[in-house]
Amino acid sequence: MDAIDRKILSLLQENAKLNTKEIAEKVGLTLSPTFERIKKLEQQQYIKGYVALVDGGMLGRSITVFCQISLFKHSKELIENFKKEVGSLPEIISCHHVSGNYDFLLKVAVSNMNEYQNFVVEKLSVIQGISNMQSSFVMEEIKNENGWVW
Amino acid sequence: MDAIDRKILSLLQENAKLNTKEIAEKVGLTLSPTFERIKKLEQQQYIKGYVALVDGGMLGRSITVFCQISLFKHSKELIENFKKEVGSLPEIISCHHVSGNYDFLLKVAVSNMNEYQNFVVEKLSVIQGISNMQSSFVMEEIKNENGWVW
DNA sequence: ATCCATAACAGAAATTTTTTCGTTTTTTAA
DNA sequence: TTAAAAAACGAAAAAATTTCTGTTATGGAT
Repeated sequence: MDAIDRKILSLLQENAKLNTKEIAEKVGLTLSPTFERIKKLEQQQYIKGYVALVDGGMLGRSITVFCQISLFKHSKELIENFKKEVGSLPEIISCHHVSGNYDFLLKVAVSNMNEYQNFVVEKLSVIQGISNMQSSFVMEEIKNENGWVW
Repeated sequence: MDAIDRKILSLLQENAKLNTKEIAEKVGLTLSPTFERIKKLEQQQYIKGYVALVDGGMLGRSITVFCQISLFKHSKELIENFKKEVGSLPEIISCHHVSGNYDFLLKVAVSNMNEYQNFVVEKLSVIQGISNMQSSFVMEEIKNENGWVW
C-alpha cells in the first residue's frame, strides 16, 4: 500500500468504469503492474466491491429523513433486537450506533409523506425499547461522497 | 421504466461487475435487449455512475463522527458560505441541510482523535455563522446501503 | 382484425479489455 | 558492491464486451 495504490483507489472510487489502460496512464505505470495492483487491492479487500449509483429521486424516492433514536436502556437484548429490525426495513438506508445524546442515527428514504408516516407508525415505533425519536427532514443534500481516499 | 428496469438497477447497485449476460439471465431476457436497457438507464441518468467501495478502516480512516451544526441565523449569505466551505473539506463525507433542531448534519471521517480535534478547531469552527455544534461518535455502523431500489 | 410501433431475439463481426508470460529494470539488504 | 527479491515492462493470446445486422414477437390503437 503505497502512494500509487492510494491513487488507484481514489480513481476507482470516483469512477469504477475506468479501464486498466486509463488508470495506468493516470498513475504513470504501464498496463501490467497496474493490473496486478488492482487485483491485489481487490483480493486484500481494500476494495469491497463495485456498485452502480442509482438516482433515488428519479425513482420517486424523494423524501429523506434523519431520525435520532433513543432506547429506554442500553441492554444488550434491546440493542440486538433493534439492530435486527433495522436490517429488515428497506426504507432505512443507513443506521449508526452512536455515543451522545441519542443512541442510533437512521437515514430513511421514502416516496412521500404518507409512506413516511406509515413507516414510523407501523414499522419503526413498534420496535420495542424505543423511548424517543426525533426526525430531521432533509431539505438539500449538499455533499454525499462515498469516498474515503483523497 | 418498468419492473425489469428496476430489477436491473437493483442488481447493478448491488454489484456493478455483473456483466450483461449475467444480468440478462437474472431478469429473463436475452443479451441485446438487456444491453439496450442498461445503456438507456445510463443515458437517462437513472444510473449516476459506477464506483468502487473502498474500506476506509483499512486505510486508517477509523473514526466517524456525526456533527449537528446550527447557524446564528438562516441568511442566504451564511448558508451559501457554509456550503462552499463544506465542499472544500475532504474530512466531510456528507452534508445535509435539514429542518428541525439544527441546520446541517455532517458525517466526518478521520484517522484519529488528534486529527478530529484539528478538524474541529482549525477547519470547522472557523467557518463564520456557526452558533452551535454537537458531535456524536459512531461506535458501530449497523447498516450503510447505497441503494435506493428494492 | 389489422396495422403500427415498440421491444425482444439470434447471430456474427469488430473492438476492447483482460490476462498471461518471459524479460528487464529497480530496489533492498547483506 | 553485489546478490536476491520485488516491481515494472512489452508484447501477444485469450476472453469478453460492444455493436451491428435483419428477423420475429408483442401490445395497443384504430
